[in-house]
Amino acid sequence: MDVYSKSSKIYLAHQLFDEIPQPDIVARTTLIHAHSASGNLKMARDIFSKTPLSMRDTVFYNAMITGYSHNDDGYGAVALFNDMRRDGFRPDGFTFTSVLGALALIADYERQCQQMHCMVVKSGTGFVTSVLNALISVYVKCASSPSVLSTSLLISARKVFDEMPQKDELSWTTMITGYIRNDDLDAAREFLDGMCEKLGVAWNAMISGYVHQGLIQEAFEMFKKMQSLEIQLDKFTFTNVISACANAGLIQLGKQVHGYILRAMGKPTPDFSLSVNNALITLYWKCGKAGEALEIFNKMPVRDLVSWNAILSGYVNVGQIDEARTIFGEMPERNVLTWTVMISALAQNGLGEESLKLFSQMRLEGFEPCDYAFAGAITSCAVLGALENGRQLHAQLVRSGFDSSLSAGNSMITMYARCGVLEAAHSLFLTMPCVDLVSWNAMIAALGQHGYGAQAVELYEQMLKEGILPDRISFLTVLSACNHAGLVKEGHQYFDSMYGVYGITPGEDHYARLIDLLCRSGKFSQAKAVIDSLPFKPGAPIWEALLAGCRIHGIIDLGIEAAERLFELIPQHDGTYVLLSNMYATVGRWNEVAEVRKLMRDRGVKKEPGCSWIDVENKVHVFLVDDTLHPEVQAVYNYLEQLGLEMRKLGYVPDTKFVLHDMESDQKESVLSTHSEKLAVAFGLMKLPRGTTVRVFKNLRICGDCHNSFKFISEVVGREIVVRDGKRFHHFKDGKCSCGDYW
DNA sequence: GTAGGGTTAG
Repeated sequence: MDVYSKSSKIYLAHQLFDEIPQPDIVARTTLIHAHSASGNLKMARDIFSKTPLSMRDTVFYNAMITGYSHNDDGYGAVALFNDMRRDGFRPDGFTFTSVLGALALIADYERQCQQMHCMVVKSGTGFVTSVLNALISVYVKCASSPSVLSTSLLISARKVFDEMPQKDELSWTTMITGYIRNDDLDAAREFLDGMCEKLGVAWNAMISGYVHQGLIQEAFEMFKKMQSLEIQLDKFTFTNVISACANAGLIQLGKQVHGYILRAMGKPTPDFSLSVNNALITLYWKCGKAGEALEIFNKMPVRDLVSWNAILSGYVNVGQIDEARTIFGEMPERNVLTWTVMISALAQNGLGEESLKLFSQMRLEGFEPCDYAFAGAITSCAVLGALENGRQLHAQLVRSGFDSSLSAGNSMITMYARCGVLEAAHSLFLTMPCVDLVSWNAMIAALGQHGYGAQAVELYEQMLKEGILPDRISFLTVLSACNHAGLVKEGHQYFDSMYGVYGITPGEDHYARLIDLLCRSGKFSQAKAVIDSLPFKPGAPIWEALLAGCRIHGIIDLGIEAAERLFELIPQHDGTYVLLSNMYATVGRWNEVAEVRKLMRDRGVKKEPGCSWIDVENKVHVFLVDDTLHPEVQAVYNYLEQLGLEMRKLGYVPDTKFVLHDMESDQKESVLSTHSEKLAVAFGLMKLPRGTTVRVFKNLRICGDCHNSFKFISEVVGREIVVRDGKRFHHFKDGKCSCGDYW
């Protein structure tokens, strides 16, 4: 009895019970009800098992079965149901209602639905409305589970419904929600229109169905019809309608609804206000009105978990991670959803480690992660390139029964791809029980990032053939793929089809990819024409694409122009300086290279770790610190010396020239260590026996000379090498690279 | 039997 406070009614009742020398079956049944209603299944079970068989009756069993069912123990309820029949007790209508409710909690209850249906019929309770409602409900729930063929079960539910001698409101509503959950809104609507009584619950369910399908107009028509038919509008009606506005970004309409509520609802109950305010927070936040959202939140007399979660995800959606962290810390309570939002937010912002830490903390605090939480954690592994961690999560996911989850599956496609195992990503894509646009986009991107541009384009075409409509992200990925495969004409056609065929207005990032495509293939006048005719003022992505193209082809004047625009827009961005200096290096203007580096130093711009290199006419030039006392410098020298020797011996590179260049001392360590690391890997690979496939998971920013080295090694040693380079991968084989040598 | 808070792809 420790779990109850000493003054609680159950405690007192139980004490009284203990004092009765021989409590009868009615007392026992009552106490089982009381314990299980307060969530203490153990106490209920204790009384149950101490009751001799001779005393028991059907009502007594029913109490215990209901107890299991109400405490989400479906298996317990079904097992006891079987025990009951074995012990010779006859289930009645209440028994069936309870056990059918319990069935819906069990994962694979498809066959059991039908068995139970037969038993109901045989037991003679097949005319009892509550039993039949439970039967319909369990069929409907079963039909909504993803692994089940829903139509046949819905037909079964419909049959039960049609043959019911007496239908009540519940029967109708259950059927309607059944159709809604299976995305058959027309059938649901037909049912609703066939109901004589205008029941608010059913109408609300119907509106919610429309909202979830994005059918805003239909939702609002229902709403207006409810008003004209004078059906009671309640918190469900309004939260649904507000969420419709939020999803469609209709702030004006949302405000009208808000005003209507204030005028028409008189003095609302606290419960009504809470629900509506929660919906309003999201409405304002999704429509970019952070101030209004926060004002509502701050003025709320009572907040619940939903309010806090709405504020949390509001901050996350506008990218204010620090504020989100603060809210997360301040929250009076959290649930799985809270954790999921935070884990995913961190992953999305590249904070993979923090995200994974939170994922394990979540479990330590006793929360069982849902598939969305897994998806967030798996994304963190993709960010970190942590293959082993990702594989473990994959295994745990399967163990938790989420292996058919779309979001988790989609995140795993990306995780495997970004960890270098393209084959695993692909086989996952092929074996997933169902895929959606996100899965296709993920797989197309994976191929593109691994340098398989032609295959990515092929997969995109296949997606179109299967009747799936591309979105703006599909175009970003397919355009990138065209870039890497050098498919200029195709890329341009895809770009044109974006608005021409699919009515999607290209964004700046799409234009940037188009310019990238044109510049890479040397079509500078076309690229310039596109920039001049842009429907908006060109921003950093556009100029960066242009500068990158100028770097490859050594188009100095245009490159300088692009760099100047970039300096105005993002003065402290190191990438501009690197591109600019490499552009000069391409044409051998070393003095200008030095000037750019000086400029960078004068402006206090920090360069990200990497190395400077350039490949001109098959000659490898490497910048090195003029400091031969530095041990790293000596190591890099030695590596290059040997590598150059080997390469020349095989006639791979006719000449290797090292250009010494001064470098900032704070850049020395990182630049040199990454460089020597890559060369060390290259040498390690050379020593390996023929016939091995090597994957380098450590993120090595691939530069021109190590790219050459890897190509050389793949040819000489004769095997495949996969190397990670940021988000992308290079596959080296037979002296060629999957990236199409766009270096 | 209905609602308000979430995820995955660039």
